[in-house]
Amino acid sequence: MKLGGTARASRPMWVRGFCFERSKETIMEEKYEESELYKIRHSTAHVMAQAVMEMFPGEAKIAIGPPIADGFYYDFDLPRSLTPDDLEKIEARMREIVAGAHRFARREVSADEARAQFKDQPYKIELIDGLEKGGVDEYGTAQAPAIKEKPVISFYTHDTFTDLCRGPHVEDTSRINPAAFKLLNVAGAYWRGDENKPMLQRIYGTAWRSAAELEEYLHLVEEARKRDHRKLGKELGLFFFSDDIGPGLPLFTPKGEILRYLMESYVRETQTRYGYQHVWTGHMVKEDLYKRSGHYDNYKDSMFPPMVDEDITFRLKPMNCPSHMTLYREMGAHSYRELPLRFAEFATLYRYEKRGELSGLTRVRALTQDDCHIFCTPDQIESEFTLALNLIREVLDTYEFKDYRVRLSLRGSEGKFVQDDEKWDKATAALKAALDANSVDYFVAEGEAAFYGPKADFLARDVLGREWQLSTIQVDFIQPARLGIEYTGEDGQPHTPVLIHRAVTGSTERFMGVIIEQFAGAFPLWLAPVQVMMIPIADRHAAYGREVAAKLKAEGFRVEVDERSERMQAKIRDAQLQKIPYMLVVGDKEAAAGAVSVRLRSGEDLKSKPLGEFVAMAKAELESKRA
RNA sequence: GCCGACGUAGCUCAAUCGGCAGAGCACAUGUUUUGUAAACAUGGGGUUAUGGGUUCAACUCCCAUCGUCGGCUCCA
Repeated sequence: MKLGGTARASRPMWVRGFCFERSKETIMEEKYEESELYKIRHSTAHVMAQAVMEMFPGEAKIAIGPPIADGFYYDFDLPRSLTPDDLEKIEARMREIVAGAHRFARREVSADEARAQFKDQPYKIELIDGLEKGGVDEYGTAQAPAIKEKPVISFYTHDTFTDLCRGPHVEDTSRINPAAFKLLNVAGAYWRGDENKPMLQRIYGTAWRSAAELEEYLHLVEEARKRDHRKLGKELGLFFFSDDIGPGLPLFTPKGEILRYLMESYVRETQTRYGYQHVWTGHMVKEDLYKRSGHYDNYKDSMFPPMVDEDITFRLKPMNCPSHMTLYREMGAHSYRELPLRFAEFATLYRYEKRGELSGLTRVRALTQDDCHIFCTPDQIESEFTLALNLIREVLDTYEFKDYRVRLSLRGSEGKFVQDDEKWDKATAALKAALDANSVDYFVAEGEAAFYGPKADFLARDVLGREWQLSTIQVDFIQPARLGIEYTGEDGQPHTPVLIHRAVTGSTERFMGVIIEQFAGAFPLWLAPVQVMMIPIADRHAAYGREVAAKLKAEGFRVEVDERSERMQAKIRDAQLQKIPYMLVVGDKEAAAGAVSVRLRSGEDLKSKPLGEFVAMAKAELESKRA
């Protein structure tokens, strides 16, 4: 799965994060690639490339520069690193170029002519070679098999700059509003996304129709950053990272742990209701098991280093599947009558993610997966898939997730996929059939499968627009045979079960990160670490506050009493900043009436209510799991 | 891991050209007893990430390491 920023022109595009509903709808309806905005961004990228080439005459090598969600980028190979100052200069020069109202002229050329034009541009030459051979577009991206014919090679020229480009562009540079674009940052990016190829410098920019749109966008980005789970996690006191513990190893506070506990209990309760059973398989496994399952060869580098004890080598568990299959085997002979057998586990796994890949709670080195392995017969695949799908949808619905999409991840033409065409075809067909039967909207991604089979992944985005895999359902017809697990069929013969891997929230840590951002830290009542804050107005009301708190605790609420010698206003402010759902203010009137004055974190004042009335109201809200 | 930026009190951030390391919040103590988003006063708090180097003098310049951030790559 990609971490974002990699949206290619050929992929469906999303507006980066921010729940930018208006733009999202516009784009979905209008088809981004045909929109004016797309042309503006594409053209702005060309103008930027011209400015960069002028800055390094004869030395700048240009690669590719497509529009992306909310903007564009262009990759360069330059004699030195770009600085923020350079960006300002480039931007200034771009405004001069734009003012020239240069026409974007399209011209179709032969491959030889293209090579002559770009004789000093090795990256362009490589792209031209690719275009000539066919099968890839002018960004070097593989085309869908259906459109394998050779694309026409075309140039777009404006002012002094010519680029290998399919277009489309605006008519002339005057269509680019000089007050509506901005260069954002420089980042490294491998040529053709291959870590063995040279690293280029990528300049990201954003461009809009009007200055007002640009302002709105920049404002939304700023607002979104305030919802960043790393920031909120600290502010709300949910989790911390410490140099003394190590990178990617979060520490959870009492409040953070309550959240984890509630999230896991909820999934546990739900999957029990759906017929899943829970197992426990610990934290360490002999390395040999991973050699047999195939994980060792594929993921050796992202496992923590081995622990060697005389003649046995152990590994911290990076995944559960081999353990669950081993448990299945140790439990004795299995009959087809027992299937499907569903083993779920909340297991903390350890993965040695590369340092640069770590990111808050969304990418950690210790993750708690709500994992499950379903042992079933081939003809149970579809119904098991459907069951898992319903479970996942129920859970995502409870968390009020709407902004996610489903990716059908298939085997690509190359990669580390296990060879067995017949089984791949069968599994892929079963997945597709189940998705269609349940009318799930999904998109297909070639080459994104697991090494052992195809999968359906549920992807959500964080506030910065980065996409993260949460739920997943994967069909595996490779590992059961490798680990030699069987069941006895109706025919009395041994058969190899199909294994379906399934995660609901994915990992507790990542899911927590995503929901912190989704709720902006204002969790629905059922999830809020502190549900009620008692606010006695003066010291003499503290006893009544404690009395009410005790009653609420007895009803199962998570409640605290703010007994500090602060003014009521200060207590309200602090509870508000902690996004506590209910503030119960109690003074003389409430104490006399056995009431509480209810204030919501929205600022709404529900005034005094009898305690019983508040309890009934809060319980109903709790029950509904809704905000 | 790769490219780039950054690292000052628990948090958010100052510190001119290399010249005595500061503010607000938080915390502690005292006063205040409060009616729906911040009472007042006083006080403690720092090997400026770590280790080297240059210099009369380093938060500031140089090198290395660690970490964080933005991308890229990878993700069972």
